[in-house]
Amino acid sequence: MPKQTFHNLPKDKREKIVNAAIDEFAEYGLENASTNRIVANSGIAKGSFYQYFKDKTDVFDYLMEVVAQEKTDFFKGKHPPQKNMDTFEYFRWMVKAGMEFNSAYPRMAQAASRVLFVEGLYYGKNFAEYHQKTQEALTAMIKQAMKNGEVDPSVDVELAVMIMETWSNAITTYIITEGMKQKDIMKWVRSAKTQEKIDKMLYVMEYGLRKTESKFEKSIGST
Amino acid sequence: MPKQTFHNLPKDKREKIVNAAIDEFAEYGLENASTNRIVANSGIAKGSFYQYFKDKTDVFDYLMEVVAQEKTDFFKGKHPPQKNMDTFEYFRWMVKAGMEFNSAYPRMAQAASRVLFVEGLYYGKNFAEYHQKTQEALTAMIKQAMKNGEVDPSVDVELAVMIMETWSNAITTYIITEGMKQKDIMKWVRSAKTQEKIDKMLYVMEYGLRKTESKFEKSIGST
DNA sequence: TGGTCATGTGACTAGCAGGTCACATTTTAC
DNA sequence: GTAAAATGTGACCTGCTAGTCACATGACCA
Repeated sequence: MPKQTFHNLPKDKREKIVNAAIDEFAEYGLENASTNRIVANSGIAKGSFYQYFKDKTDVFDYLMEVVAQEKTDFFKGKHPPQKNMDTFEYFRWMVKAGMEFNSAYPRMAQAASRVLFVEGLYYGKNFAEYHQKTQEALTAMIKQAMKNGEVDPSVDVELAVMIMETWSNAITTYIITEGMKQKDIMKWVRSAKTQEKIDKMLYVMEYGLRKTESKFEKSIGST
Repeated sequence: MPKQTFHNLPKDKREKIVNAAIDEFAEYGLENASTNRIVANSGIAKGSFYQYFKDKTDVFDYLMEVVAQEKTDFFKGKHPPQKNMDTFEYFRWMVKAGMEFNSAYPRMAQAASRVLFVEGLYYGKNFAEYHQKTQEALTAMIKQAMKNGEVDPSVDVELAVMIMETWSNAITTYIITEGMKQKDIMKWVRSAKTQEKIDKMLYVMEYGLRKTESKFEKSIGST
């Protein structure tokens, strides 16, 4: 975590450093991020950087805290739309709120997803933590769905969680990589076409999850 | 592509270099791979390396050719199990054959998946090529499935392809990262537990895809 | 044997990385 | 005011990288 000297800094200077770091991680990931570039882009001296942070992973850890905080605030701002949502509706809402967040803070999202999903898969550590939290949340969710009778109790919980996580991650990656190609990400994310695509994907998932275990009979076809 | 000098090399020397390169890419990806380490581990001089290859991406391109060749041979070896498979059975067979390949050549698979999926997502090029090929194959497959009446014709083809690709990639990543933790990957992949897990995932996908479009009525529950 | 051409080699260059540290500057305390 | 403590700074160190090149070694042929 950053040293006290960093927290003592005036707000605008802190923000300049944070923004430079976000851009750096978004562009190069954690492994290939250059502290030299970060200091150059934030207009501070090399020595100062090491007076604020232990090293670049220290900056990154701090960034992840900032992202978590921003995300929490963002989600709180989005009033949970209805009272009586079933679990899948709630999941769909969550995924979409996540999409909104990612398009509202694209660089931040890109930096986080890049390091966590992409490098994290191989270097562990940060990813493992994130992964565990997600799994716990989704496990609680799917168990609730079973109690509510929305999911067949014979469905493998671990499996359902894996499926939901895979989709959630796939969508995040999709939004971030595709979204980068758009000139107005927010507009693109909110477009009917994008929303419909996401909806459909989640419906396929939902339809598959609701009841699956029983191998299901052949010849269900559309006829 | 490698220069003639490389192809003139005795087989064992060529293999030593290729193996060192595979290990390097598997461990560090393309971006962070070190030619210094590759030459050190293959017991050749730095200068020789540059007499065989243009640079490290040249080695990588060659490796991908080797992998493609090995994979083709591997798939040919696996006799297509039955004559009258429906499309989903065929897809399941393909995914499983892919898993077998990945566990038979784990380092190769790790190197390829790491560079293509992980770095490729951001650096494009190699990934784009692979991506397009996969999409074409899957598109043909899903269209066939519609003709056969196995998939509702109202299902969005592009969407179905995306879903199949996502799952195929997710499973590959899962096998490679989880498999690395096992002492005997092949045994782990072939274990009933692993196979069952994959089966279930694919069944969820299949069940979701067979018929989805029609929003589907609420209250399908298991009651 | 001597000559020619292909191949092997590792010291060397230039550039960038992370990190340090002696010193300059500013802020605070008295 | 003056002393002390905190903060700012960039030249410098070591270690890595990709890539080059003058030279050594080997293979082939007359």
